[in-house]
Amino acid sequence: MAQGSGLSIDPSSSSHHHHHLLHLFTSSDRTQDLSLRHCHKLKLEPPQPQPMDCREGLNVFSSIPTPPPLPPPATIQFPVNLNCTTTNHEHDQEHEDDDRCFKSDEKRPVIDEMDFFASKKDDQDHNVAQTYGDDQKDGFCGPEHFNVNTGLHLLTTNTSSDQSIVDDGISSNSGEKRVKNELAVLHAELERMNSENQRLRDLVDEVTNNYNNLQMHLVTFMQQQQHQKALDNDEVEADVEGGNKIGGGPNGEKMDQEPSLSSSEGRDPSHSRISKQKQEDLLRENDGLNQGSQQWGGPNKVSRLNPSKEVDQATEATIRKARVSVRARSEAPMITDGCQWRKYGQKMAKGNPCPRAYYRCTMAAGCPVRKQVQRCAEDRTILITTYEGNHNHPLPPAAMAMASTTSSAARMLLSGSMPSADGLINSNYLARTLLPCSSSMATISASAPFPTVTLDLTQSPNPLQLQRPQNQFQLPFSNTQQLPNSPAALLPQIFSQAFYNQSKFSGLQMSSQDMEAKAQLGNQALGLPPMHNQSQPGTMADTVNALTSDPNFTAALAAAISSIFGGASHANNNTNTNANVTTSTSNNNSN
DNA sequence: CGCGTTTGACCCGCGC
DNA sequence: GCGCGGGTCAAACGCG
Repeated sequence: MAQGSGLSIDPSSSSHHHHHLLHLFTSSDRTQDLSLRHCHKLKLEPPQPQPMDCREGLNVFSSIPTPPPLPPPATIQFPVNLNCTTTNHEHDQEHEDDDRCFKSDEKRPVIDEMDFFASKKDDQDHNVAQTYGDDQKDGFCGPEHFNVNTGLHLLTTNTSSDQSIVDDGISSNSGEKRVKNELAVLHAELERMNSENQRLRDLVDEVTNNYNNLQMHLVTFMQQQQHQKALDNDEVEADVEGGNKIGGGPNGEKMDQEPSLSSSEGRDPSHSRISKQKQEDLLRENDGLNQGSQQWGGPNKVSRLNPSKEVDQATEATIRKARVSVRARSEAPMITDGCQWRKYGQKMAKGNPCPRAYYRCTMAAGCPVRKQVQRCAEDRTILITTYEGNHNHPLPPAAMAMASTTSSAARMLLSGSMPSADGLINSNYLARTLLPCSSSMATISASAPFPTVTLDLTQSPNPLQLQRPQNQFQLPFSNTQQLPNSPAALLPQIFSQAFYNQSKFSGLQMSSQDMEAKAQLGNQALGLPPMHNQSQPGTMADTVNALTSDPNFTAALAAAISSIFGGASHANNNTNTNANVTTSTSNNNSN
């Protein structure tokens, strides 16, 4: 049970249809992953190099319902999206076409002339899946293959055009003609998509760069502010208390003591180890934000010694307390999120017949990350996974998404709830950028011991979240099909959905397109290292808005984002996915 | 035998 | 002060 490695296959894991658009981020390693996944989807071939891919690939198929003869209805709102969903739904049909095409290819040079998969054929004549994989491997063309997929889909819908071409009557065999025509159409479509993808890629890169730059600026700014604040506090305290603090005498002694982290920390001797570990983690994580002392014997002492650090640590400690809860439908006992976990306890929680399991990350010694897994009392098909803390070690791609997401979500939450100026600033940034339509997220209470962000992937788009526990705002997503194994994969959409549905809480309302774009922003934020990545520059938002004007882009972007998350599965492939993001100042709500 | 899980006990915070 | 509930520990247990 403990091993929740990304490689493990969760029976209940669901597929992710978004992956096909990974090409948007050509430079990332994920691109390959996606490509591989894509291949799997297309050819149902067993994943090869990357475990994650395998898992997802399997999931994809496992969760894919039998493809109806005709293209999927609702899911195909955007061309790109169609890719994903289409790929799955039309899988059978698509395969039939592909098979025909490739068979013809082998037998008939004419098809080769199409040059559609020429590059692949060089490497793999018969293995279509590999062909796709190879294509994807090369940075430039890889993504397009996804489009190819889309093209196929389009083809299915464009029979008329095909026939028109067929009318040219080059080939005696009608079947061949048809195939040839289809290929021609696909080729044209592919080219078009390639150019479009390239353009989008450039835009995304630009946006990403802008975002990163802005984030760095923001962090720097906040740091400066904190330092300034610290200095001010230092002066004030020095004036008030006088002597013994300056030398650090008592303070210095205390420094080596365990941090008196609030509440759960250091309750008993046994906690001391954890506290130390956490301190170490804090040191590492804080990086630029915190340097130097990490602990404090007491608030006053700490303040005297290094107020700024105290603030940082307090924030960090709070962040550690902050939790990110993911609600997803799953038959599996635990969500596969790419990390390795060791179960250290189980308890019956009040009001829920299902036991709550406690897990600790075992990917590195001293990793403070923990999670709780419990089934929802109302609906036992819903698995609630609550994450707490930030990893203090490198993570595999599969785990990266989840880890960064939880970390970022926690920070985001705290930024909205933190009473400090920093929090307000961050909140404002969020409100203006991620949630331009919302009044603000700053209303989140900071007083709660364990502020929680809940990502609800089980809700339908309708306004049901209103009944949620107090002090929460939820963002409905549309998801829902089978549960995601890895919440990480869901996160992108979750966030997007969250942004979309935040209206419940703050009156936020934006179009699905915008929502998708926001999702990307959120992802970027999430993907960043543990910093204050909660802010989103307004210019960024503008850019995104511009981008989101194109439905195709938004859909593609959403898919790409989700795929970047790598991991996981998620049931929804279309923009109708429902998910809820809930921030709560109370402890686990769902139970 | 090592590793992970199970499970009862313990600690702590909180509310009454 | 007491009881309750959440969270954690660690010995016992099971499995490969």
